Amino acid sequence: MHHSLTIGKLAKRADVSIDSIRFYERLGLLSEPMRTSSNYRVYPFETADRLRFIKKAKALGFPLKEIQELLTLQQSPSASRAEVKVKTVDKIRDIRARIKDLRKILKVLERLDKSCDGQGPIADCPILHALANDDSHRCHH
Amino acid sequence: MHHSLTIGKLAKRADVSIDSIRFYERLGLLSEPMRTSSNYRVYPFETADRLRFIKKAKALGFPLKEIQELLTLQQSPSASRAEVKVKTVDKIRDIRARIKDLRKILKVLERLDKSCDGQGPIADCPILHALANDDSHRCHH
DNA sequence: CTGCACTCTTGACCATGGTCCAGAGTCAAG
DNA sequence: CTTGACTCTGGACCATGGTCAAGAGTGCAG
Repeated sequence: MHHSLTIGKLAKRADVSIDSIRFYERLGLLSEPMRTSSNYRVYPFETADRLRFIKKAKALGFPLKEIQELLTLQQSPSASRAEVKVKTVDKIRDIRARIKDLRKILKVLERLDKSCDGQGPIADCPILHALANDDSHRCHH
Repeated sequence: MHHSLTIGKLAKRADVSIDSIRFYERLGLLSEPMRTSSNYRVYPFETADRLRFIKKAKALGFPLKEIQELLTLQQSPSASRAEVKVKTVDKIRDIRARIKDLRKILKVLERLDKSCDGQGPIADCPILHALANDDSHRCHH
């Protein structure tokens, strides 16, 4: 066929694994494709775009569940851009919060690192000592 | 007993679940405790400190496998502080890299967000359009 | 002695995002 | 026609960090 792809060709085109494609189908991120008479899945070329959409959204930190919602919105003529924007803004908040948490952790680790010159035996190692007894490194989250 | 704890008391003291304690035991983060004649686990009070150590290290982003290594180091008289410092420095690098990745993602999302005023129908939504067609938001990692 | 709370073991199950395998069927080149 | 590559289904398995349930035994208060 000139206008369709087997699952293997699709996987190559979109640079994902065959297993992932079937996995996304099970989760509902891809609708069930047409089948040949021998029950092979047959995909239109557009499905490769859909897979690339999924890859990009994944790279932006959207979990598959949210990506499915985005794809559903995308195909819903009654949906508004506002709904997409809300998801984007939520994700921005989420990423900012994660960065904030990691920076707190980083500060503590840097302080622990500075507290130890790396010399001497494990006994009274200031880092382990801090983890065992000291509350000053608490991360409030 | 005045010098020992059942698993339930230990869980309360360290503020973790009973199941987690048994889980950590299976993973080797806690050594197998003594047993009463009726096969109940009996813990010395120090085990609560060990559990708090685990909690703190977890909050600092160490996975359980690395926490186990830290605990093993802690109990190994021949270990050096340098080994602990290496793990700390590695973790600092790891956290910095994660922050860097998230900041890249954040930039892309903020740009997408600015590109859309949230008005109008879903068709030609600039955010979805970018995810579908545009490569400019790629995160190189 | 009864009843409730606690503990025991084994093993299943949760989310997340897949990978891998067996056994069977299909397709195409030589 | 055979061979190798491809696909099908269903289910098991990976890591991570646990949680929950069943069925049996234990400990203590009233």
